[in-house]
Amino acid sequence: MLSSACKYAIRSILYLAIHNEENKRIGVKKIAEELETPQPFLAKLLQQLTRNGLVSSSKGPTGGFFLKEKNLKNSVWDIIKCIDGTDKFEQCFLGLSSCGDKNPCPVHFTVAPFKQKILSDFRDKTIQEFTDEIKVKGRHISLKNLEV
Amino acid sequence: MLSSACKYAIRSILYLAIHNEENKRIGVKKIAEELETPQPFLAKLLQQLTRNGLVSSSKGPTGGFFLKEKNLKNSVWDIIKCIDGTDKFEQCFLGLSSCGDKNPCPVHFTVAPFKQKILSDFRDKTIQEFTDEIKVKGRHISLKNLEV
DNA sequence: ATAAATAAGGATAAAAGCATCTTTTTTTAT
DNA sequence: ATAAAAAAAGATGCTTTTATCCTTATTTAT
Repeated sequence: MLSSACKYAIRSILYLAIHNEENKRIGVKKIAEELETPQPFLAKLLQQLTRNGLVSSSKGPTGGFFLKEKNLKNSVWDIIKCIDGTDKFEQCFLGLSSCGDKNPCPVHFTVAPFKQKILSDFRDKTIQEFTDEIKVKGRHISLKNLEV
Repeated sequence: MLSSACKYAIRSILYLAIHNEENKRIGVKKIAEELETPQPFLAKLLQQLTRNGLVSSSKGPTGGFFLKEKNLKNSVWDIIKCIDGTDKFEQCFLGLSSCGDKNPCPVHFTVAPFKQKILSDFRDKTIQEFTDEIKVKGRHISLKNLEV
């Protein structure tokens, strides 16, 4: 569904959001260790996310990645758009460009409601809202820390 | 979600099912043209499907692919198992091996019901049943023939 | 028998995704 | 000023997926 890249990206941003504190920066190394993801690959992803305004960064010692207020207002959908693009979600499950409600493929009505639901969940909920829920309900984003 | 290979495979089998007639064989060339898929690639897929008992074939002039009664009793899920494997459906949306109802990732409960529904639809409905529905309700599997 | 049509099988190639390594730039602390 | 730490950027390599090509085996029709 999502590429590895995109999964890493989402988890990274949620990680940054959960551990967000005034003037605190977190380096790639730390993030990669905590999430158990390949470090240099994650570094590239964070670069890309930074370029696109989804995370913030500062260089030099004590530097690292963090989220500004503005970054927290983005959605998971924004991350997906940035890394994978949204084609996979918009395309027909069987790859037919002409598939739609009026002209459905055999699995269209099985898959359509699903897509709708996922889309709205991911589009309408901000990273901040996700994070609040994570803190209340105790979700996990790493294999290392099973509780947040 | 599905690989191109798997999409081609599903569409091919539905195509064969829709056009299934006593003693009628359809060649790769015809199938590839009708479904607008790359021919040699599709040939490989049909080989694989044949080896695994999902479609039947015969060589020589007037030879080609077709579905036996037994083939029609398979499900879309069987095709997916054969071509892609089921990992993608069973894995966590964020790639976390420990994710589950008891230990959910942040998007687990958004995605879980969806997976459940798709799984059951694809597992419980035979190709024959799919085909009957297609014939009644008029679904399409190609860009060329928008009605069946 | 022979030729033609077709699937099967094997080798190869191109593209995308995943990942790493090395160098450069910036910034902080001393 | 200098050294160290960190992100940014660029180059490269591996693996998987997608796709093609060529040869072989089989079967049918003549």
